[in-house]
Formats: sequence, structure tokens, C-alpha cells
Amino acid sequence: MRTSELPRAVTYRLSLYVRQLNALARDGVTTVSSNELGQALGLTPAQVRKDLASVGQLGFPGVGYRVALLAAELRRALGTDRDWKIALVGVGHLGSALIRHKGFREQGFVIAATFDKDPALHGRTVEGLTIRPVEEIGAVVGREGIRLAMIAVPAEAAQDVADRLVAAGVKGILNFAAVGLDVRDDVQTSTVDLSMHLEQLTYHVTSLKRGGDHGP
Amino acid sequence: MRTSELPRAVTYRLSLYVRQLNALARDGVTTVSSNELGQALGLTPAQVRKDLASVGQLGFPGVGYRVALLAAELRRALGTDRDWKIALVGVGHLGSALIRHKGFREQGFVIAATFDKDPALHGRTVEGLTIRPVEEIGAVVGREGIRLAMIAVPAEAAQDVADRLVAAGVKGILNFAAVGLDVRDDVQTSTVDLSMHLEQLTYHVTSLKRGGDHGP
DNA sequence: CATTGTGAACAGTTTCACAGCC
DNA sequence: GGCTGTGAAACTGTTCACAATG
Repeated sequence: MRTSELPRAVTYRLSLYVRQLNALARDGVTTVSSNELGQALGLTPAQVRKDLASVGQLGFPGVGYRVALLAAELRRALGTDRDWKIALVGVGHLGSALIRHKGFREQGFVIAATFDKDPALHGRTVEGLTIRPVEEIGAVVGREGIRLAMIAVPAEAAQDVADRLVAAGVKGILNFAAVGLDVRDDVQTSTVDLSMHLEQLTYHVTSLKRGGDHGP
Repeated sequence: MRTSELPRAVTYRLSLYVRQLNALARDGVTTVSSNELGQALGLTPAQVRKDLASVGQLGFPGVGYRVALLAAELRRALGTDRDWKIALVGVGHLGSALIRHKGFREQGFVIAATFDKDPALHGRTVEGLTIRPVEEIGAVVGREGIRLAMIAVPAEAAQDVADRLVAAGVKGILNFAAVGLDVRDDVQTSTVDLSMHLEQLTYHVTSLKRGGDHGP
């Protein structure tokens, strides 16, 4: 099967595989089976094979998967075989934490510009980045060729910020505000609502249930 | 249909409905149809009705749904018709941002205890909360009757922290570390890996695609 | 001969279409 | 008339089982 349009569920798991392959590579492991991968991530071997087969013919029957090769192919499929510049809008508590978050750089995500509405913050620097007015989103994002953004502003302001980002040419938005964004449909958005994740837990805890997960 | 075991996909959307109903209530709207709700959240009317019907018989044919009544019922179904105390472990940049995050309190989530491994932080207070050593998780969580926790520590430390929380009686864990947690299966975990969400965007942006979403 | 890739069976989720109700 | 609740149909995603293979 050739990659043309992977289901969302699959692409989420591809990230998971890459994470696990990184860990294996660090430990010097060179080969891994669908069984071992599945074990580590709480997935069935069959699902692992289906997922990986949907990206390409990446395994070696009787042997398993070459860790380095597989990781490289998956990164290529996900588009993370290169660095991505990110624009961050909203440098409050959450935004500041995102700037300092180590995990992004490790996965090739580089916050390259930061914006905030508050004039008191304009011109200040955080981790070497100068905070700019949101009015400059268009100019800066265009000049730097930035295509991904994160929104960490209050819910009321999120749609306005999204509009500016889209107008500036951003193609993917990770949104931490607790509202859905309305954007052109050639722009991807993913909303991470922290309270929603807690509500999942309260539901399952309330109706005393089984089943831990891995995955989002 | 009576609530006994709602599918995960449904419970995620219940949170979405509650969010939208709150907004409608603020605007003084008292009645809403499945069509309007679906419109606002990017869902089909049929799906909205199926979801709501799976919680109970909540609508009025020919009229729609009473906003206040529906919100109350959904909150009851999710277990968020009361406040929940949360233990936070890891008071680094992300942890601090979570403590200050306004959205949690609005949804009834109250961070009631904070822990960190770093002795330099012990005894300091953030937003009125004293940071305690992780060794005290058992005592404090037990005494306060805390059943939910958030983990915002480095990946290497996450499993150890999870073990302490589970031993202390925590039943649901929201995990921000980029590793899956291995816990007893009467304990719920939900892992939010920020880089994974960006990887979803890079995938769709790389293979220039359509379709914004709402939802996680 | 252990292990992949995959068609076929199965499970879960979404959409359709319409009877029943306000 | 407008709108819900729901069984049946369509679709999507997961698991099984086995032929193919280095």
C-alpha cells in the first residue's frame, strides 16, 4: 500500500512509534518486531503491522523492522524529517511554558516568533525571542516563512488570532484555547482543551471503570 | 437508552457540548436544536441526537433541548456536577502554568496539592499552594481524599510518580510526559503529548490536505 | 522458522430515514 | 410543522489467520 491519505488514528500512532523507536535506538537496539513494539505501546501486533504497512513495505519477514530505517521512514511520512518553525501567540503562563518546553526542540519544532496583545510585553525577550504585537503577525510570519502556529490566548481572542495567522499563510494551528476555530479548510487545526481531558477522567472514575490507555 | 457504558468517542463530545451550552447560557439562549448545536461544533445533527440520547431522554420533540437542563444532565453524566481536587506533580514551567490556568477552576477542577522532587522548591508557595516533596504524595493525597492527578515531570520520572499516585489511591492521571504509563487497570490515564499534536499538523500540512477539526 | 503483509471477519462509529411527539 | 429518538444501512477501523518470504 502506498501513502496517499492515512487515517487520523493511524497518524497519531505513527508519532507513538517514532517515540518508541527513538528510545530503542538510544538503547542500541537495531531490530524490533511488531510484537515487541505493540507490547511497549499497548497495541496488538496486527495493528502495528497494519499501520506500518500503510506507510510502505518497511519490515523484513522473519526478521522484524530495522529501528533506524523505520524511524527515518515514519518521520518522512509525518513530515518531521526536517525542522519546523513555529509562531507562538499568547505569552502568558501557558505560552511561556511552551517556549521553554524542551520536548519541542527534540522533535524538530523550533519556536521562531512570539506575539502577544499586551503592550507591556512588547519588546521583552523570553529565551532569546522578542515578543511582538499581534499586528505584526502578518509581516513576521510571511518574512520567516512560518507555516505552523500555537495559540495560547484566552478563548475570546482565539478566533481573531487564528484569522490573522491564516491570513499570514499559516497552514496548521495547535490551539490551546477552549473553543473550536473556524478556518479555511486547507488549514489544519488541532484543539487541546486541558479541561476536556480531565473530564474524560472524571467520567471513567465516576463510573468506576477499567482500561488505562496510551495515546491521546 | 440508559447510561451504563458510553463509548470514548461519545464522552469526548459530551465535553464539547457542555462547553457550547455554557456559551449559549451566557448569551441568554434557553433552547437549542441538534441542528444548531451540530452547526456550532462541526457535527451532524444526527450525531448530536445519538450522543445526547445515549445519556438519557433529554430533548423535547418539536422544541429542541433546554440549555440549562441539558448542561446539568451532561455534567452529571461526566461526573463534573461537583468539584474535583487535583494533585499536581512537577512544578516546573509547565506545572506552574497549569496551577495558574484559569480554565480548570471554571470547570470545577481545583488543584489542591503540589509536589516536586527538587528540594529547592519545597516549602515555597505558588498561588497559595505549598510545594511538597514527592515522598509526601501518599500522606497528602490520602488525607485530602484526592482522586485525580496531573503529571508534569520529565519522561524519565513519570512512571515513578505514577506508581506513587496510584499507591496513594489516585484513580485518574492526566500525563504530560512523553511516555505511556503502566498502571493498574482500575486507574485511568490520559497522555497529552504536545509534540504529537504538532506532528499531526506536519503530516496534514506536508501532504497538503483539507478539513479543520474541533475536538482533540 | 520467525515474522511480515494482507484479505476476510469482526467491531465500533456515523449517517440515513422515518415514526412519534409537542 | 419542527424536532427528537432510533432501528437499519453505510462506513471506518481493528483483529484474525495464514500465505509469502528473507
